[in-house]
Amino acid sequence: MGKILCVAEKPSIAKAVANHLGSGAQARSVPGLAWLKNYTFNYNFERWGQSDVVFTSVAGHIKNSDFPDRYRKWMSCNPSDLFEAPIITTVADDKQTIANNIKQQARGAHVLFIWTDCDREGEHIGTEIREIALEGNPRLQVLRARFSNIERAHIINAAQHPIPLDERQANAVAARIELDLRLGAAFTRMQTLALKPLVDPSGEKIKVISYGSCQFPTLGFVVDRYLRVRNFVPESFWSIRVVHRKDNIDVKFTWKRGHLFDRMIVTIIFERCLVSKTARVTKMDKKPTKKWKPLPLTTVELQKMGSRFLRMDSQAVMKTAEDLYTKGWISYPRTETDQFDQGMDLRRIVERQQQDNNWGPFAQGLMNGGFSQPRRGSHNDKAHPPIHPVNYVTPGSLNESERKVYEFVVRRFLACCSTDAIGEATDISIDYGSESFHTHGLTVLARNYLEVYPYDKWESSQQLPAYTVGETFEPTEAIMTEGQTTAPGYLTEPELIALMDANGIGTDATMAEHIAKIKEREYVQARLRSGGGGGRALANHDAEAAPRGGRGRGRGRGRGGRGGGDGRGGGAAGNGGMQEFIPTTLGVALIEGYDNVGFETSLSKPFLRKEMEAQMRAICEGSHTKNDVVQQNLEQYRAVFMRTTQQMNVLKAAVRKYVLGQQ
DNA sequence: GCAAGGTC
Repeated sequence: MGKILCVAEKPSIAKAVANHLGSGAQARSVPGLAWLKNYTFNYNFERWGQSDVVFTSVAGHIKNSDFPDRYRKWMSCNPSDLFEAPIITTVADDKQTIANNIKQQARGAHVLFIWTDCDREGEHIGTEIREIALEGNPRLQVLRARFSNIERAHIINAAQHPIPLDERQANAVAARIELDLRLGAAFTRMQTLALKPLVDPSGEKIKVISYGSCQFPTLGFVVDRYLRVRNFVPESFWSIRVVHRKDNIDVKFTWKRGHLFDRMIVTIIFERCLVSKTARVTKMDKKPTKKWKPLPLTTVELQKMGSRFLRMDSQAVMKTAEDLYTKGWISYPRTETDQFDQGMDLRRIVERQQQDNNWGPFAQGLMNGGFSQPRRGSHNDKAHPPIHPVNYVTPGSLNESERKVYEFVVRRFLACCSTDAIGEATDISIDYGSESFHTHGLTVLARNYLEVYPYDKWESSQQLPAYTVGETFEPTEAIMTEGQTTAPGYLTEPELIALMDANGIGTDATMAEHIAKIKEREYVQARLRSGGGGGRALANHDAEAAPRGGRGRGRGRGRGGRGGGDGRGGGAAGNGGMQEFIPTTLGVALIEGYDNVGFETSLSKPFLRKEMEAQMRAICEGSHTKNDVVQQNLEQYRAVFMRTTQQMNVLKAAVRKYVLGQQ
């Protein structure tokens, strides 16, 4: 009987697949690594017949790239030499045991069957596994499995239809690895050597002034918002509000035009309204409305929700989610997928949650006919399902962070399997003078998913009295209000994560690390945003008068005149723990310095990373080779590098201005 | 003393 060596990207996949293919697979720990197991069983492959199978795994990448010793010492060469220095790729020190296991198991096998994730990195990890296995046995036939979930039928199908590794995807990753290493090392050394003596003359305060293709754009977002807050100039605006008391209800109508920035014009319009005495109802609409249940949970969404509602920063959320995953309570926490596979038995997952004291009754309701198939989002990484609970665990047996994250994952999942909230919306419009005003009311009729998902808010508004179209009335009150635009707040963690996500900075698994890195480098500081969601209680910092300032709204948002706003809506349920980021003087100096060097490719801008992403796709599609992309990028960055060294005085001037306070 | 990516 021939022997087949199967290797997955992580232990959990090896275990799951081995148990599907070989009922009663034997697990043996690899000496020296308790979590690394070889599963042995028999399986009848269509292609290779009845076979002895050893199913093992790696844990992500096994090899690492670096420069040879001669270049590793900082003073041994010019930083610019790193653009063409040789690169050596070796098995990482802590991966020796894993590599040896593969090499050894490859010896008796005639086939290497790779089961890494079906994404670009997985394809590259596949080539690493192949290289190591071939060292042990050069005659191996090498194939990979195509699978996107670990449902039994899907896995069996993948086992029966092996395909070749996708060399293009692996090459795209190889290009990224080389560029990140060369550029990261070259720019980090160059700017550290030039600027550290200025910033930290004693050499004790900071380690390095690093550059990275992800950390710099991340810093750029923080600085960009900071500058907009700092340069904000408040503007006055005016508006008109009409109140009508009917059936003992004060109905507040707001102006269709919102507000205008010209007092005189508003005054004239307002007086015309007053002259007309009566208002006339032009529209009275009651129609059903609903609030959609949330989409299945992705990593990015988990991190955003974590900083918003769980009072945990993104690293803490990820760390906790990983712990819950290794303990078997939740599914794999690094996924971009927001649609569940049709074949997945979601009811069985709901069923396990019925025993909980808090959300158990809701789960029971779903089991007794309330179940509804989750919405399907537009993302599918073809490697992992959305994050969902796997097994039930009593919250009491978890620590506080685990409890919060587990509860969120469970509630989110149950909400997905429930139904949209149902309500009735009322819209009333009136003409008063030559102007239109309107008011909006909501009555929630069935909360449905909201019952189990307190992170969404949707509340009935004040009851509105009945009006009929054509009805006229004399307003109880008509006033001109004055307000001022308020500055946006500093960048919060969920906002930063959303920006990184939208611009392709980092991956779901690494965004939290990049944020941590720019904190560690002392480019930014994090602090807790004060104010409990109201938005007024901020006395000390005049520059941040409104934490929820609308981005992209141009002139900022009004903070109405008298009477306050509508007093509800938008307010997060307990956002007391949300972090916001403020750049340090060093962070601002770096971004402004590079901007002032004024090269067309500014290192702080996100489009460079987007471009690299596009070029990686080009390699995958076959329109570019790895070599094309690497050489072209190196050329482009070498120009930035040279320009920067030539104009180092510009960078230094920014440092002197911000860090040392010299003009 | 540098990066970013995978995962334990």
